[in-house]
Amino acid sequence: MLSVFNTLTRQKEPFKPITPGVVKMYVCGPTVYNYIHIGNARSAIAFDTIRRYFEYRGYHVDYVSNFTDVDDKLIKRAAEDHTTVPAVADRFIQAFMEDTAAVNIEPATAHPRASENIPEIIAFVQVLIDKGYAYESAGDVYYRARKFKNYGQLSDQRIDDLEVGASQHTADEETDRKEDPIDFALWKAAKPGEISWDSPWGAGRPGWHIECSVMSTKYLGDTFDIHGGGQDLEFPHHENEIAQSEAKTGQKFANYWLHNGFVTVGDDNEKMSKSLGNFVTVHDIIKTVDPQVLRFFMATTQYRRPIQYTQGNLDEAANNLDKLRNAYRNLTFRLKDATTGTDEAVSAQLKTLTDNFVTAMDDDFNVQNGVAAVYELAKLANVYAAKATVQSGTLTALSETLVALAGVFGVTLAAPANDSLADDAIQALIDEREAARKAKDFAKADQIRDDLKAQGIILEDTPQGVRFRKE
RNA sequence: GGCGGUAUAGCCAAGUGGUAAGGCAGAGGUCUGCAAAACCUUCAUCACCGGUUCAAAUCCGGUUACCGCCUCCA
Repeated sequence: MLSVFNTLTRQKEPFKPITPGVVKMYVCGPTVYNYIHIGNARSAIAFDTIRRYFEYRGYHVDYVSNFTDVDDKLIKRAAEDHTTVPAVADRFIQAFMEDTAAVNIEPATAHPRASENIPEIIAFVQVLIDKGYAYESAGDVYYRARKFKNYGQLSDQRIDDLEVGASQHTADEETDRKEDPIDFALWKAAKPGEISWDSPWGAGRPGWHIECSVMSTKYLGDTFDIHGGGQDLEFPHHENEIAQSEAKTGQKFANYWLHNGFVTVGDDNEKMSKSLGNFVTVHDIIKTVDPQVLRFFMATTQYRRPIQYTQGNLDEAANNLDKLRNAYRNLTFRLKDATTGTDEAVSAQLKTLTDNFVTAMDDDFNVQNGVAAVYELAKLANVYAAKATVQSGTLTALSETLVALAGVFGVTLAAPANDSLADDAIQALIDEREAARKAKDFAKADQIRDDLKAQGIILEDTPQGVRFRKE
């Protein structure tokens, strides 16, 4: 039985989808005014890994993730770049798709944009006004938070405590227009020159929280299974989404709330964020770091745990990923001299390890135990591949399982393409070296090996002959 | 001030009552002409104090440290 930690109840609960065999999940996406940073990537990777595990378990997953493409930061960026808000959004949505593809994040079933759902947003806001949950004020529309009886349920905040918190900060110009400081904007009146849409309350644009309520329910229904996002969205963003959605529909909004932990950067262990200015973008990282390594590093940290982004941790992930890739190579290399048939004893061990993997992952996606099972599988594979005689059925079963389990973490094991040197040219040098070795001319043999290494080609002498791989 | 999260070997980290999974790094070894890959062996008493128990990393009380949310933020 698959169970997940539900922020709403602060405990693990058995996962029961609304429709058997189908998972409807919504994950808050980025505000597209810059390249995504590794914190955004962590969230996307965490939920992509969760999605992949559901799919591994046979579920069909409807996965919706939005782009916030209208807000203050986009307006600011557009002004700085002397361009328009839609142009900024288009540019960074394109970059998002490229960066996430590099780390093997599958595109969502739907990637709705706030700007493309304005009529739906206006209609949604109007319903909240009609029901008395919202009010217009000087062209803005605010949500009457105190009217929603369960306000604060997700984050265990009490409204009266929030007011204390709010009072510690400088009042902004919105405060004067609000009935209550904890009310939040559903619609913002446009300032001169700002991008805007016509509405019953004048020209303006949607507030931040409303878009997620509108788009999630539009694509997934009034009630859906899983709503995900970073821990920092718990309050106020997700709290507000619940208030908006449940006030409108009268239905439970999302059954399970999942929140991923943060990324900290460097040894000072400080939260990374755009506002602190210590952020690292995926766009820059993958210029020097294998995207698969970044993916593996983040996917093998349980989604609720913090991640320390350091070179040391990245190196460790690289070594571990190499281990899996080597096991895969060791298996496939033996296919050419394997006999037919299957080793039943190995099959039994394989079954046990696969069961261990599922048991681990079923427990709120416990990837640490899950990946431990994969390492044991790699060892089983290496030991088997080193046998004098091997059977093709077992080699295939081992490699297919290895690929499938690694696939849950979003990494591929086949050697990456590298055309630095054609294979037949390499083979000619290997033949030359073998001749030298037979003649005990080790100086020449080692020279050839060193030359190849300089070009990124690693030679390995095995009992079954010489093979090579590309770094 | 309110809410929440962490604290296990050099590092990452599993583990909610019975004498500490797994991995990285390190050390030794096997294999190899030498390497590479792989395999084998080796490496901790669980932040601190007190309590409960035949028995606690694991339960209870307290202390300390670090982190996050309460304001845009994955």
